[in-house]
Amino acid sequence: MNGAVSSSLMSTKINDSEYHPTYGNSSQKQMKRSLEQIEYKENTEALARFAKALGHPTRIAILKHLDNQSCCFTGDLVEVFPLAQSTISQHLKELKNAGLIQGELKPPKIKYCINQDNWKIAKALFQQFFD
Amino acid sequence: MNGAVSSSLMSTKINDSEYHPTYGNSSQKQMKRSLEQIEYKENTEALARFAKALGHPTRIAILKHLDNQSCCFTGDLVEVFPLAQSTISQHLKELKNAGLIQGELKPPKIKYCINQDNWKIAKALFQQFFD
DNA sequence: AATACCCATCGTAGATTTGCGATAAGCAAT
DNA sequence: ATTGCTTATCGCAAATCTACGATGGGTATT
Repeated sequence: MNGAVSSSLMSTKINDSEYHPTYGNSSQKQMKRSLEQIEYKENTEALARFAKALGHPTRIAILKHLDNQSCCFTGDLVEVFPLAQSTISQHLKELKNAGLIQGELKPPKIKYCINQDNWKIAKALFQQFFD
Repeated sequence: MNGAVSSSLMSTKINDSEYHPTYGNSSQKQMKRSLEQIEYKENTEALARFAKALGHPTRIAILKHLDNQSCCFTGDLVEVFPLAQSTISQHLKELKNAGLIQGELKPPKIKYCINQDNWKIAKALFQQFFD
Protein backbone atom coordinates (compact mmCIF):
# COMPACT_ATOMS: atom_id res chain seq x y z
CA MET A 1 0.00 0.00 0.00
CA ASN A 2 2.79 2.37 0.73
CA GLY A 3 4.93 0.27 -1.51
CA ALA A 4 6.05 2.55 -4.27
CA VAL A 5 6.93 5.38 -1.96
CA SER A 6 8.27 3.86 1.21
CA SER A 7 10.22 1.08 -0.34
CA SER A 8 12.16 3.40 -2.55
CA LEU A 9 12.55 5.82 0.31
CA MET A 10 14.64 3.31 2.10
CA SER A 11 16.77 2.38 -0.83
CA THR A 12 19.82 4.10 0.56
CA LYS A 13 19.58 2.68 4.02
CA ILE A 14 22.01 0.11 5.25
CA ASN A 15 19.74 -1.52 7.76
CA ASP A 16 16.30 -1.03 9.17
CA SER A 17 17.19 -0.10 12.69
CA GLU A 18 17.26 3.52 11.65
CA TYR A 19 15.10 6.31 12.90
CA HIS A 20 11.43 5.75 12.26
CA PRO A 21 8.96 8.21 13.64
CA THR A 22 6.00 5.97 14.29
CA TYR A 23 2.95 8.01 14.84
CA GLY A 24 0.95 6.05 17.24
CA ASN A 25 3.40 4.01 19.12
CA SER A 26 5.28 0.88 18.91
CA SER A 27 6.95 0.83 22.30
CA GLN A 28 5.45 -1.36 24.95
CA LYS A 29 6.00 0.72 28.07
CA GLN A 30 3.10 2.45 29.75
CA MET A 31 2.47 5.92 28.49
CA LYS A 32 0.25 8.86 28.92
CA ARG A 33 -0.28 9.01 25.21
CA SER A 34 -3.14 7.21 23.63
CA LEU A 35 -2.23 3.71 22.64
CA GLU A 36 -4.52 3.53 19.67
CA GLN A 37 -2.73 3.95 16.41
CA ILE A 38 -3.88 6.79 14.30
CA GLU A 39 -4.48 5.73 10.76
CA TYR A 40 -3.75 8.42 8.23
CA LYS A 41 -4.72 8.46 4.62
CA GLU A 42 -2.58 7.13 1.83
CA ASN A 43 0.03 9.77 1.28
CA THR A 44 -0.43 11.77 4.42
CA GLU A 45 2.40 10.16 6.32
CA ALA A 46 4.73 10.20 3.36
CA LEU A 47 4.14 13.88 2.87
CA ALA A 48 4.57 14.64 6.56
CA ARG A 49 7.77 12.68 6.55
CA PHE A 50 9.22 14.66 3.68
CA ALA A 51 8.02 17.90 5.21
CA LYS A 52 9.61 17.02 8.51
CA ALA A 53 12.92 16.42 6.81
CA LEU A 54 12.60 19.81 5.15
CA GLY A 55 11.60 21.44 8.42
CA HIS A 56 14.99 22.81 9.31
CA PRO A 57 16.74 25.66 7.51
CA THR A 58 20.10 23.93 7.56
CA ARG A 59 18.65 20.96 5.74
CA ILE A 60 16.96 23.20 3.20
CA ALA A 61 20.27 24.96 2.69
CA ILE A 62 22.09 21.66 2.31
CA LEU A 63 19.64 20.54 -0.34
CA LYS A 64 19.94 23.84 -2.17
CA HIS A 65 23.68 23.48 -2.07
CA LEU A 66 23.47 19.92 -3.35
CA ASP A 67 21.21 21.05 -6.12
CA ASN A 68 23.59 23.79 -7.17
CA GLN A 69 26.73 21.69 -7.01
CA SER A 70 24.77 18.69 -8.22
CA CYS A 71 26.78 16.76 -5.64
CA CYS A 72 29.18 17.37 -2.80
CA PHE A 73 31.14 15.89 0.06
CA THR A 74 30.40 16.15 3.74
CA GLY A 75 33.55 18.17 4.22
CA ASP A 76 32.39 20.81 1.77
CA LEU A 77 29.28 21.38 3.82
CA VAL A 78 31.24 21.59 7.04
CA GLU A 79 33.14 24.50 5.51
CA VAL A 80 30.00 26.22 4.29
CA PHE A 81 28.03 26.05 7.52
CA PRO A 82 29.17 27.20 10.96
CA LEU A 83 28.25 23.86 12.45
CA ALA A 84 30.23 20.96 13.82
CA GLN A 85 31.02 18.10 11.52
CA SER A 86 28.92 15.78 13.64
CA THR A 87 25.96 18.08 13.31
CA ILE A 88 26.22 18.22 9.55
CA SER A 89 26.55 14.49 9.45
CA GLN A 90 23.39 14.16 11.48
CA HIS A 91 21.44 16.39 9.14
CA LEU A 92 22.71 14.38 6.21
CA LYS A 93 21.57 11.24 7.93
CA GLU A 94 18.07 12.60 8.31
CA LEU A 95 17.92 13.65 4.71
CA LYS A 96 19.14 10.23 3.72
CA ASN A 97 16.59 8.51 5.93
CA ALA A 98 13.87 10.61 4.42
CA GLY A 99 15.13 9.46 1.06
CA LEU A 100 15.90 12.91 -0.27
CA ILE A 101 19.59 12.31 -0.75
CA GLN A 102 21.90 9.39 -1.29
CA GLY A 103 25.54 8.81 -0.56
CA GLU A 104 28.14 7.24 -2.74
CA LEU A 105 31.52 6.04 -1.56
CA LYS A 106 34.29 8.00 -3.21
CA PRO A 107 37.18 7.07 -0.96
CA PRO A 108 38.24 8.53 1.21
CA LYS A 109 35.18 10.76 0.94
CA ILE A 110 31.47 10.26 0.56
CA LYS A 111 29.70 12.03 -2.22
CA TYR A 112 26.14 13.07 -1.56
CA CYS A 113 23.60 13.77 -4.27
CA ILE A 114 19.91 14.40 -4.48
CA ASN A 115 18.00 11.16 -4.80
CA GLN A 116 16.22 12.02 -8.00
CA ASP A 117 13.58 9.33 -7.81
CA ASN A 118 12.37 10.29 -4.38
CA TRP A 119 12.82 13.94 -5.18
CA LYS A 120 10.25 13.52 -7.92
CA ILE A 121 7.95 11.69 -5.55
CA ALA A 122 8.25 14.42 -2.95
CA LYS A 123 7.72 17.07 -5.56
CA ALA A 124 4.60 15.34 -6.78
CA LEU A 125 3.25 14.91 -3.26
CA PHE A 126 3.69 18.59 -2.44
CA GLN A 127 2.34 19.66 -5.78
CA GLN A 128 -0.74 17.55 -5.37
CA PHE A 129 -1.16 18.68 -1.80
CA PHE A 130 -1.14 22.34 -2.72
CA ASP A 131 -3.44 21.64 -5.67
CA MET B 1 14.15 41.92 2.88
CA ASN B 2 11.87 39.19 4.13
CA GLY B 3 9.08 41.69 3.93
CA ALA B 4 6.58 40.27 1.50
CA VAL B 5 6.66 36.84 2.98
CA SER B 6 7.17 37.23 6.70
CA SER B 7 4.90 40.16 7.19
CA SER B 8 1.98 38.43 5.59
CA LEU B 9 2.83 35.27 7.45
CA MET B 10 2.07 36.97 10.66
CA SER B 11 -1.15 38.52 9.56
CA THR B 12 -3.31 36.20 11.60
CA LYS B 13 -1.39 36.49 14.81
CA ILE B 14 -2.75 38.43 17.71
CA ASN B 15 0.54 39.35 19.26
CA ASP B 16 4.18 38.71 18.70
CA SER B 17 4.97 36.74 21.79
CA GLU B 18 4.11 33.57 19.93
CA TYR B 19 6.34 30.68 19.16
CA HIS B 20 9.31 31.68 17.07
CA PRO B 21 11.93 29.11 16.35
CA THR B 22 15.00 31.28 16.22
CA TYR B 23 17.77 29.37 14.63
CA GLY B 24 20.81 30.61 16.34
CA ASN B 25 19.69 31.86 19.63
CA SER B 26 18.23 34.77 21.33
CA SER B 27 18.43 33.65 24.93
CA GLN B 28 21.21 35.04 27.06
CA LYS B 29 22.01 32.09 29.28
CA GLN B 30 25.19 30.15 28.82
CA MET B 31 24.85 27.34 26.40
CA LYS B 32 26.71 24.61 24.76
CA ARG B 33 25.27 25.60 21.42
CA SER B 34 27.09 28.00 19.24
CA LEU B 35 26.11 31.54 19.98
CA GLU B 36 26.70 32.80 16.51
CA GLN B 37 23.53 33.24 14.55
CA ILE B 38 23.35 31.33 11.36
CA GLU B 39 22.28 33.48 8.46
CA TYR B 40 20.28 31.64 5.87
CA LYS B 41 19.42 32.77 2.41
CA GLU B 42 16.32 34.66 1.50
CA ASN B 43 13.56 32.10 1.47
CA THR B 44 15.31 29.30 3.24
CA GLU B 45 13.86 30.03 6.64
CA ALA B 46 10.41 30.71 5.29
CA LEU B 47 10.40 27.40 3.48
CA ALA B 48 11.72 25.53 6.50
CA ARG B 49 9.05 27.15 8.61
CA PHE B 50 6.28 26.03 6.32
CA ALA B 51 7.79 22.58 6.04
CA LYS B 52 8.04 22.27 9.78
CA ALA B 53 4.37 23.11 10.13
CA LEU B 54 3.60 20.41 7.60
CA GLY B 55 5.89 17.97 9.35
CA HIS B 56 3.24 16.10 11.27
CA PRO B 57 0.62 13.82 9.73
CA THR B 58 -2.16 15.18 11.90
CA ARG B 59 -1.51 18.67 10.60
CA ILE B 60 -1.41 17.45 7.03
CA ALA B 61 -4.70 15.68 7.64
CA ILE B 62 -6.21 18.79 9.19
CA LEU B 63 -5.23 20.83 6.17
CA LYS B 64 -6.63 18.24 3.80
CA HIS B 65 -9.84 18.27 5.79
CA LEU B 66 -9.97 22.06 5.70
CA ASP B 67 -9.39 21.99 2.00
CA ASN B 68 -12.22 19.53 1.42
CA GLN B 69 -14.70 21.26 3.66
CA SER B 70 -13.30 24.61 2.64
CA CYS B 71 -13.71 25.51 6.31
CA CYS B 72 -14.52 23.90 9.60
CA PHE B 73 -14.74 24.29 13.36
CA THR B 74 -12.39 22.97 15.98
CA GLY B 75 -15.12 20.68 17.24
CA ASP B 76 -15.46 19.01 13.88
CA LEU B 77 -11.82 18.06 13.92
CA VAL B 78 -12.02 16.74 17.46
CA GLU B 79 -14.65 14.31 16.21
CA VAL B 80 -12.62 13.29 13.21
CA PHE B 81 -9.35 12.60 14.99
CA PRO B 82 -8.80 10.38 18.02
CA LEU B 83 -7.02 13.18 19.84
CA ALA B 84 -7.86 15.38 22.79
CA GLN B 85 -9.43 18.75 22.09
CA SER B 86 -6.41 20.48 23.54
CA THR B 87 -4.14 18.60 21.19
CA ILE B 88 -6.17 19.56 18.14
CA SER B 89 -6.17 23.11 19.34
CA GLN B 90 -2.42 23.05 19.64
CA HIS B 91 -1.99 21.77 16.12
CA LEU B 92 -4.33 24.48 14.89
CA LYS B 93 -2.25 27.04 16.71
CA GLU B 94 0.90 25.89 14.97
CA LEU B 95 -0.76 25.99 11.60
CA LYS B 96 -2.03 29.45 12.41
CA ASN B 97 1.39 30.62 13.56
CA ALA B 98 2.88 29.29 10.36
CA GLY B 99 0.28 31.32 8.53
CA LEU B 100 -1.30 28.38 6.76
CA ILE B 101 -4.72 28.81 8.30
CA GLN B 102 -6.76 31.57 9.83
CA GLY B 103 -9.54 31.64 12.37
CA GLU B 104 -12.74 33.59 12.26
CA LEU B 105 -15.06 34.11 15.21
CA LYS B 106 -18.43 32.55 14.51
CA PRO B 107 -19.85 32.54 18.01
CA PRO B 108 -19.89 30.36 19.85
CA LYS B 109 -17.50 28.59 17.51
CA ILE B 110 -14.38 29.47 15.62
CA LYS B 111 -14.26 28.78 11.95
CA TYR B 112 -10.90 27.85 10.50
CA CYS B 113 -10.02 28.21 6.86
CA ILE B 114 -6.94 27.93 4.74
CA ASN B 115 -5.14 31.25 4.53
CA GLN B 116 -5.17 31.52 0.78
CA ASP B 117 -2.55 34.24 0.51
CA ASN B 118 0.05 32.37 2.48
CA TRP B 119 -1.01 29.12 0.93
CA LYS B 120 -0.03 30.55 -2.42
CA ILE B 121 3.26 31.74 -1.00
CA ALA B 122 4.01 28.34 0.45
CA LYS B 123 3.01 26.64 -2.75
CA ALA B 124 5.31 28.91 -4.71
CA LEU B 125 8.19 28.33 -2.33
CA PHE B 126 7.92 24.57 -2.54
CA GLN B 127 7.43 24.66 -6.26
CA GLN B 128 10.49 26.81 -6.75
CA PHE B 129 12.45 24.66 -4.33
CA PHE B 130 11.72 21.46 -6.19
CA ASP B 131 12.43 23.18 -9.50
C1' DA C 1 -25.60 38.20 36.79
C1' DA C 2 -25.54 33.48 35.94
C1' DT C 3 -25.41 29.64 32.73
C1' DA C 4 -23.97 27.04 28.86
C1' DC C 5 -21.14 26.20 25.10
C1' DC C 6 -16.90 26.15 22.59
C1' DC C 7 -12.34 26.70 22.39
C1' DA C 8 -7.71 28.44 24.00
C1' DT C 9 -4.24 28.15 27.34
C1' DC C 10 -1.71 26.20 31.35
C1' DG C 11 0.97 22.76 33.44
C1' DT C 12 3.08 18.54 33.01
C1' DA C 13 5.26 14.14 31.28
C1' DG C 14 7.66 11.71 28.02
C1' DA C 15 9.71 11.54 23.45
C1' DT C 16 12.28 13.66 19.97
C1' DT C 17 15.42 17.03 17.99
C1' DT C 18 19.53 19.76 17.75
C1' DG C 19 23.92 20.67 18.89
C1' DC C 20 28.60 19.68 20.57
C1' DG C 21 33.03 17.14 21.55
C1' DA C 22 35.00 12.74 21.60
C1' DT C 23 35.59 8.51 19.65
C1' DA C 24 35.12 4.81 16.36
C1' DA C 25 34.85 3.01 11.68
C1' DG C 26 36.08 2.70 6.71
C1' DC C 27 39.18 2.98 3.09
C1' DA C 28 43.82 3.90 0.64
C1' DA C 29 48.14 4.46 0.83
C1' DT C 30 52.49 3.64 2.96
C1' DA D 1 50.21 -3.61 10.15
C1' DT D 2 50.28 1.29 10.64
C1' DT D 3 49.13 5.84 9.29
C1' DG D 4 46.23 9.45 7.59
C1' DC D 5 42.14 11.27 5.97
C1' DT D 6 37.21 11.49 6.04
C1' DT D 7 32.94 10.67 7.90
C1' DA D 8 29.73 8.17 11.02
C1' DT D 9 28.33 7.24 15.60
C1' DC D 10 28.18 7.73 20.67
C1' DG D 11 27.00 10.18 24.79
C1' DC D 12 25.52 14.05 26.74
C1' DA D 13 22.80 18.57 27.59
C1' DA D 14 19.42 21.77 26.34
C1' DA D 15 15.53 22.88 23.68
C1' DT D 16 11.42 21.67 21.41
C1' DC D 17 7.41 18.78 20.30
C1' DT D 18 3.32 15.98 21.22
C1' DA D 19 -0.05 14.60 24.01
C1' DC D 20 -3.13 14.85 27.91
C1' DG D 21 -6.32 16.61 31.67
C1' DA D 22 -7.63 20.65 33.94
C1' DT D 23 -8.68 25.23 33.92
C1' DG D 24 -9.74 29.74 32.06
C1' DG D 25 -11.87 33.14 28.65
C1' DG D 26 -15.00 34.70 25.51
C1' DT D 27 -19.64 35.05 23.60
C1' DA D 28 -24.46 34.44 23.39
C1' DT D 29 -28.67 33.08 25.90
C1' DT D 30 -31.41 32.78 29.81
